[in-house]
Amino acid sequence: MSEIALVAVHVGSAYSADILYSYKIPEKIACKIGCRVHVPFGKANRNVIGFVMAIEPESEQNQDLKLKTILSVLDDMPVLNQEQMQLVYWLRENTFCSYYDAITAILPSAVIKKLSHVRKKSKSVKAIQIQEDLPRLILSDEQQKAYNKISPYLETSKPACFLLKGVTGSGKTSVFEALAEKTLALGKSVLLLLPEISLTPQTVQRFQKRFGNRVALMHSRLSDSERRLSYERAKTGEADFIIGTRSAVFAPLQNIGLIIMDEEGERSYKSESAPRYDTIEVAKQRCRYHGAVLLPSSATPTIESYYNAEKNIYQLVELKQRYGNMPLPEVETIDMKLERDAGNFSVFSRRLFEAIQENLKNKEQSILLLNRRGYHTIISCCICNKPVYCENCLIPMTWHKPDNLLHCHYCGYSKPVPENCPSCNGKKLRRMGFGTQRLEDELLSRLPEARILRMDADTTSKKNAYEKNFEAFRNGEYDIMLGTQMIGKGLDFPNVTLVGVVSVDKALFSGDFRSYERTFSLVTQVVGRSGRSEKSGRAILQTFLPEHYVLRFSAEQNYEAFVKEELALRKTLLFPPYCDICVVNFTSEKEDVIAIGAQKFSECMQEVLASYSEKIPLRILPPMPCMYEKIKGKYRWRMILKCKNTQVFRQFIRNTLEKSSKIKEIAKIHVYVDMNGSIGI
DNA sequence: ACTCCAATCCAC
DNA sequence: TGGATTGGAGTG
Repeated sequence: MSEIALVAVHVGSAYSADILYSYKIPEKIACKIGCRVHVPFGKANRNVIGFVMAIEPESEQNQDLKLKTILSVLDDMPVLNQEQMQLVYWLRENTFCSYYDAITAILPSAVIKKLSHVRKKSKSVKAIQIQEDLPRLILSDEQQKAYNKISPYLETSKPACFLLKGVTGSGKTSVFEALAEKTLALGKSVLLLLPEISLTPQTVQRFQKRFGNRVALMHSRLSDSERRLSYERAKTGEADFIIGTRSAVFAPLQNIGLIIMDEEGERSYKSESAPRYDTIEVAKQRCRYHGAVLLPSSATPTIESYYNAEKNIYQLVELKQRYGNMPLPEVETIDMKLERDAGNFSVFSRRLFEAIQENLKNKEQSILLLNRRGYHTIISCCICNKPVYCENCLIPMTWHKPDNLLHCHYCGYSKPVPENCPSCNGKKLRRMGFGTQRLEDELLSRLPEARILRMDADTTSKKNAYEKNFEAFRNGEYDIMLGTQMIGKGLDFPNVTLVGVVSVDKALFSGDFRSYERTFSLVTQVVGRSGRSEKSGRAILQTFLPEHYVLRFSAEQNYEAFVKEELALRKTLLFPPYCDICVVNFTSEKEDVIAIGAQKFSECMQEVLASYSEKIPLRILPPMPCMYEKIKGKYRWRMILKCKNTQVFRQFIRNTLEKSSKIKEIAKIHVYVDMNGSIGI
């Protein structure tokens, strides 16, 4: 009596093809659930790798099928443990991905492809000197209170979630450190998630110094072998403290006691490619499995998290005092319309420019935020007013001064500035708008003595560029640091006493319902960079919309008032947390094919919905082109569903996907679903 | 009656 | 996804 293995293999994007395939297990060959196998696949019987997801006895049902036989089993011991198997099923159900997509998120590619044998011990990790002054960690009263509230839950094996809301500079890291230490002392492991590791080298070093070789890093900038090493160290328990970015949420730790998510609302926590998971949802799943404590933390928690805290789903823990009891900087709002009226057309208001000059005189540092890179942000025609678009993307291109080329920030394509307007052949093109490059130029010409550091995607592409630049700024090698949102994070800069928000107005209208909370968060973060040591700081916020509630409450640093207003808006317009947002995305290289495919999909969805007898709470918006209709040569449409993310709803979506993939107009286009992701762009 | 290539089909 | 199959256009 032979047994049948149900195998997940790497098949294409067709939803109907993503099933478990049955294979006979050869006699006398040991094959466990979670092991990798080679199986013959397709008409040509090509040899592909697969994962055994289940084993069942031979039955009449599967005897009817002419089953093929497994060629070989690659592992003695399962590569996927019980928890990882559950995560595969969970990811597939919740992010509408394939089995194989789920597995690639959970296992590093080096583990999938290569032999399972563990590396040789001799090539061990560089020993890190643990600092001897470990009892030295002294918490402030407030930090101690936060610690006292959370730490008893580490001893239980019940899952719990605390939301740590701490103003910038309140020393959240010290609380993390104390909780991590306690967790490790209890013999449990710790997972610390950060939005971007190279922006926070200080935090990483601090934990490495304290916990030495127990710490392993996991992030996208590791090489395959480094990644594999960290993976194995976590799996064997040699490392029981993992620090990493989004993908580290899958670190194969045993007996997790604590998962910390720093800066919980950051976009990088949401995966934008399959599997399109939200890190906090995976973390919750793992905390349920391990009976662990989840600790999302931020100065400006997401609206959804704060709402959960209000509903007592999360327990709120607050840190209201800054380190050394420094007050948050005063924020002065400048109405740029009045500047224009007064004849000042520069990016700098008179007030901000004076403040920069003053700081320069006093040998104190300044930080300037402008959320747009490039020089001129737009080149448009004086006659037809159309901007010069990227040929692949239907997105206005940005002129960069260093190479005198137009760049597309979405696909990376660049080209020289055309002589005539590509739309109407008009001969006059005008350059408008301000990017970080132009800001730098303007500063250089008006303040030639100032030493200026520009930080944006163009200046930080090299490895370790962030660290080096931040370090140099911290050491006083520059007077002014200007840049895009990346300057909101990073090191502590004790000598910064002025933060100027040159402009964030555009960020408010990205088309995403989260753009308000993101802008609020960005302003809060960057303003909090000012006055971190003995010297008190100040901040200047320039805007054309001073009456807008996001900017008003940003300037007041009044998070509670912002949340109240934002919740009211979300309730009126029906957005999370009052519903879930499920976006069905369509892409295709052909403009006509996508319109028809999206329409057919919508019809198919209605048919599937009609087949359900129970009522599914759902509001379906018709398919529409995305705000940027074409990116990287692909046309993009989407339809938005306002729903409740329940098991029935997810099943309804999967049924729709399976059914629709058999309709030929829909099979021609690429369809994917994103739950509670971004709906901008 | 033949080739060639792109669209389509299908996988245990 | 990738290879096998199919069918329509083009060729002699």
